[in-house]
Amino acid sequence: MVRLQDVAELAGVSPATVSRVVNAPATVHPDTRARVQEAIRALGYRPSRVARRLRVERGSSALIGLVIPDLQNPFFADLARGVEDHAQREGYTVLIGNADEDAEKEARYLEVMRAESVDGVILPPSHPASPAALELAAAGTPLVCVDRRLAKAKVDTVVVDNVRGAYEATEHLLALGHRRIAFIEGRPQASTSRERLQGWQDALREHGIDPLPALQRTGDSRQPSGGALAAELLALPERPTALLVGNSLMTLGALETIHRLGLRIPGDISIVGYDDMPWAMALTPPLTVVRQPGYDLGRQAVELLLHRIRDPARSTTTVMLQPELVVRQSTASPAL
Amino acid sequence: MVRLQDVAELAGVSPATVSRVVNAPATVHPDTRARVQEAIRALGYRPSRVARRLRVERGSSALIGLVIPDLQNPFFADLARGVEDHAQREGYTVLIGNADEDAEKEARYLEVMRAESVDGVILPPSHPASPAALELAAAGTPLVCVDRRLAKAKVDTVVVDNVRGAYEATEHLLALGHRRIAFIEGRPQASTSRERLQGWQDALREHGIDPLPALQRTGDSRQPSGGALAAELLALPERPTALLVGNSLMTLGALETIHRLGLRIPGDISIVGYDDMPWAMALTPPLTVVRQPGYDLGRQAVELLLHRIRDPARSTTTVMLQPELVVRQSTASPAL
DNA sequence: TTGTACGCGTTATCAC
DNA sequence: GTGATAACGCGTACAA
Repeated sequence: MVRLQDVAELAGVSPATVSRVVNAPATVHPDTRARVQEAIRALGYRPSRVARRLRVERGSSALIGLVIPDLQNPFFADLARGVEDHAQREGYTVLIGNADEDAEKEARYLEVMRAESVDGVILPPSHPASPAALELAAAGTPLVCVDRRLAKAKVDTVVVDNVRGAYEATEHLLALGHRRIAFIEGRPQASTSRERLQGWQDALREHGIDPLPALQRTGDSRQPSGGALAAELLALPERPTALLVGNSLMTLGALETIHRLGLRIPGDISIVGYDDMPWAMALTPPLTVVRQPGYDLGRQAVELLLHRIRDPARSTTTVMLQPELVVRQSTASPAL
Repeated sequence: MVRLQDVAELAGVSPATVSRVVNAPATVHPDTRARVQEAIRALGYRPSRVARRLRVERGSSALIGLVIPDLQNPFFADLARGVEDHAQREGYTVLIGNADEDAEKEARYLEVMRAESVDGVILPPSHPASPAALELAAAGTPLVCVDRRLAKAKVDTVVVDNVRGAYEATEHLLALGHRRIAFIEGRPQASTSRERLQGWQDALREHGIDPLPALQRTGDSRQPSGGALAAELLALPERPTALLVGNSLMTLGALETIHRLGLRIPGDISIVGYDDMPWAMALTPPLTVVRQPGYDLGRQAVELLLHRIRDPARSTTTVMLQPELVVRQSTASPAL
């Protein structure tokens, strides 16, 4: 390993000067600088970010932590990509963890983030009261919650207007003439799930329809649960004529069930999915969805985090992005 | 921040003893140990992994680097998940970078990995001769290539038998009676693309069919290119009766084109995709695909890497996993 | 403008 | 079994 010291010796200067050439080139004489830079190239010197971080006060490790609930969920993959792209553009590297929707794993990763002295952390908390997240924030590590909220904590937050997303989807179905509209909810611990549930209920009530508990099912945000819950709903004596599914993986499960039962979309049943995934257009019929700006969510989270890192005293902000109902062909008026 | 020193003072012992309690508890007297542990809890002490890494010889940073070509490609998301899961289980954290199929970004991330003193790196190289990867390996950093190969380098490698995957898919189509089978290739820089091309050619030739250049198109592994190339192929005077697409995103693009042209699957055209994604079964008709064990690929890569870290002198190994043709309903005999 | 000297938090070595 | 001490690679007062 080539050290600062080695460069200094080759260039015939002190280690301090080499450090300056690396960190504040303007403060060193052009001739010296050139000599040092030459030595750096000759030796292939790479500064150790580890040693640097140990010495320098917080806020310059050029590392940010990202704890993702599920990397295989395409929505979070988009979000991670947004974080990654923007962070990289700003000179930061991302230390990523996969929490697997598990509060314990989440806690473990947040520990690692602290132990690695990251400059800040971006996190969709597994739970609105995630103790690990609260503790991290209390310890003074800059934290941005993204997609999901942390209740009772003053933290920067980037979310999507979930109530509105579900509301508009439901209203779209109501406008088509549906009355029995079922809702499949994701993991209830995630703040997003409850908000979407709220949107569904609000829309129904405003149209004088009671959101029947029988038409509301709660899953775990994964594919199999979407399939199983859709099967339950479609076996109801009074079958719903439309389905709103609160996440993309569960939507896939529901679609499988619908196909398995030989039902036609939208003839027998209309369906609105959550998250506009690349495959939504390739389906037959193309899927009507609530599109969420996953990539932008990640991008904005990085922005908020960097602001916070640069100005810790800054007042906390919440950014709310808008979802968009994309009407395709999986929704139509119900058969009479 | 609570330091080792603080704990030592509270417990009335030397820093060295605290370090022992943390790293080799057996070597310290039970009473002392208890007192120290109590102090650790009382103060909420967390060892700094940064300081530890500075002091300790390579191989114990508990960090491994993973540079992914595209996090939004579900295949790589699976792979990343496999890496992440297994690494975590072994006590390692993953530092992840998104190279965006760009050799320069790849190089930048590999630099960061070195600067962070990771114990090793897992990488699907952007190119079989990626200079950054070769340099990293030459510098002695444990490296495992996954999914894609690095030519002319003695590195541990985990790949899928791509020749065979494409061969079997093509053979399946031949067995159904197809003769004009087109192939849409992914980024030609990736070793996987060339291997799949090879498999397609081999199968055709063995059945006495010339792999016409007109039926072979080269894309960039992204969705739009799949759509555009499918459009070219389907506009041919002698239209192919079957399509083999070398990656999942391009498959989606091709499906869109097929739908847009109003062609029926498999009546007008059969299609085999690469990668068995969650949505493959939700399509109408469900998609015949070559399934790749993305998760296992990641898992095995970690295993190889850890072996290498623990025994640097070990001879290099290559693990080849087998793909699996999953026949669903997007392939059938061609119309006469 | 440049060099000297110290410290960041930890672990390894050597005494005791 | 435990403590003092040096060292890991770098940044930064402070002095020159």
